[in-house]
Amino acid sequence: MLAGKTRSVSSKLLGVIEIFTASDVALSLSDIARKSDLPLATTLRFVREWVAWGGLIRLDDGRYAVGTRLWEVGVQAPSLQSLRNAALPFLDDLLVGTRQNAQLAILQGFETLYVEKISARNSTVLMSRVGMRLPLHATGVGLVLLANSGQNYIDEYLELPLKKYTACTVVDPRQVRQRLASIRVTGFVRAEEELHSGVISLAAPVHDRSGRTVAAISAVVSVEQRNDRSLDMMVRVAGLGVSRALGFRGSRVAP
Amino acid sequence: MLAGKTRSVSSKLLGVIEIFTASDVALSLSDIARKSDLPLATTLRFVREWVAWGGLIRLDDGRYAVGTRLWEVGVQAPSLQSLRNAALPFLDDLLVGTRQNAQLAILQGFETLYVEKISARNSTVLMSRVGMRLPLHATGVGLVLLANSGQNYIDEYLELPLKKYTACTVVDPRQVRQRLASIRVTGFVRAEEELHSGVISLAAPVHDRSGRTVAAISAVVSVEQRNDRSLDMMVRVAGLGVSRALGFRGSRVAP
DNA sequence: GCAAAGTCTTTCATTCAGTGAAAATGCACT
DNA sequence: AGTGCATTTTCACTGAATGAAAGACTTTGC
Repeated sequence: MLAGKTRSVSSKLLGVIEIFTASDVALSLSDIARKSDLPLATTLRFVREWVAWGGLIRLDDGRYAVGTRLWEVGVQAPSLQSLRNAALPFLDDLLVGTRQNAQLAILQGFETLYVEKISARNSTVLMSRVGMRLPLHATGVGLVLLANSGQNYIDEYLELPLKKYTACTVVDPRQVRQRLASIRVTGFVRAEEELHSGVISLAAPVHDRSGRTVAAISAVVSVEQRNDRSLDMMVRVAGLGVSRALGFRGSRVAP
Repeated sequence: MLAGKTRSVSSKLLGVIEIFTASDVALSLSDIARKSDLPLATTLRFVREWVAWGGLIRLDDGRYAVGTRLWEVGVQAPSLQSLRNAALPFLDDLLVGTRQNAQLAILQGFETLYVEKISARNSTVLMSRVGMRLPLHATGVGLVLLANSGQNYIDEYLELPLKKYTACTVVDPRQVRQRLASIRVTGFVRAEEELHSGVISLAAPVHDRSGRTVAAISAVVSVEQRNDRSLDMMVRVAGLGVSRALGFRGSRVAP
């Protein structure tokens, strides 16, 4: 929030709701005011507008949480709908094939945003969640999305301080660059315990009709499945399947 | 829109985005202004705020469509997250068992809102879509939700003019009431070609920890599967499974 | 049970951001 | 090039927004 800078009512209203993507599930009015950097009375007025519209609900304990209305509008996004519709059958294939987790993610700013996630019963528990953002350099899908981005974008991203989540996280810009180059050639990535111990993320790109990489699809499995190389192929095929469903006519399966 | 009535900036901003739940995927500025009942210049300002925030995107042809930001915030809704996480494995079971469509819906106002939908390859094409609202009386999930609502709510709903979608749609309030009573006893509904010819919707309620009906789960299959009564049981079991995952401890499978 | 602290809600004089008719500009079609 | 329609810009005017402070409510600690 830009203290002292003139802000429109609209931007303040939207700033209030935005708090909920980076916060705990439910927040008190005082919390919201603090995080919004708005006076209490002003915050209350905005929160009341959101509640009236359905974007926030008030819980029994007086805190506020996101309501369903935003989702209802948001899910109309054409890009999301077509991507999700194309990907779901293939995510399901991955679920059946791995008995673990399957995910679909897109690029948002300098992060990866999880758009879909389906998990098998008793699967490895993951940090990621639908609607969650995670860093590009430490996730399979993030690396795929980064590898298929423009050079300027990659340069900018690599100027950010890259956080090391585990001993396995690759954060050296030089090494990241080499890795991205390799991913571009192979069209696939295997990230082993780079965000969280015990899990391996296998990811492949999803291309749209024009050949642009619009998402990444992944299977996230336990390290115990490390030697099962058929999983690699499953993910590749899934990525190509979704791409085809989106109208892509190229070929990127065989490295 | 209340012409001539004083409106807050916030409510007007939210009114603009709301247009997109009831409209075509993409709208021109003039369309938005017309549907919002706002002057062009005012509409432009609001649309620009939404674009700046990510709630709307401008397409190549100059029209506007919903962006991903709303979805990203909206999907944080705790009620949606827990419901979806509980339901997905069971929706998948239904998908595998029916080879058709599985859906999860909630009650919103006087309509049912589809929260999740997964479809098998080559399944019967449905009218419903994630984020879509449909009438309670003509859909399996809607009937289940209605049957498990309070008497006042039912009375109010039945005072609305009920639309007849096909020859099979039940719209006589007296008949609807009897049907709802039956659903409450059996905990299940089978809606045959009431919204759309050729499809049968089998639905069961989803209860939360407190026993309240918070959603309905359904399989929507082709009329050719009419005689497969194992599908009924699948849906019931799925409903109970999701309920259990939500902490429900009652029993409603055996009629 | 009571007092203190913290949180939420209301009030209203002041102000500043919002407004929209009309003009200007842009775009598509014939 | 001309026409019609859509979008963008301008700016005098105004009405909605503001937030400090008081009041009301809730929670916590003794």
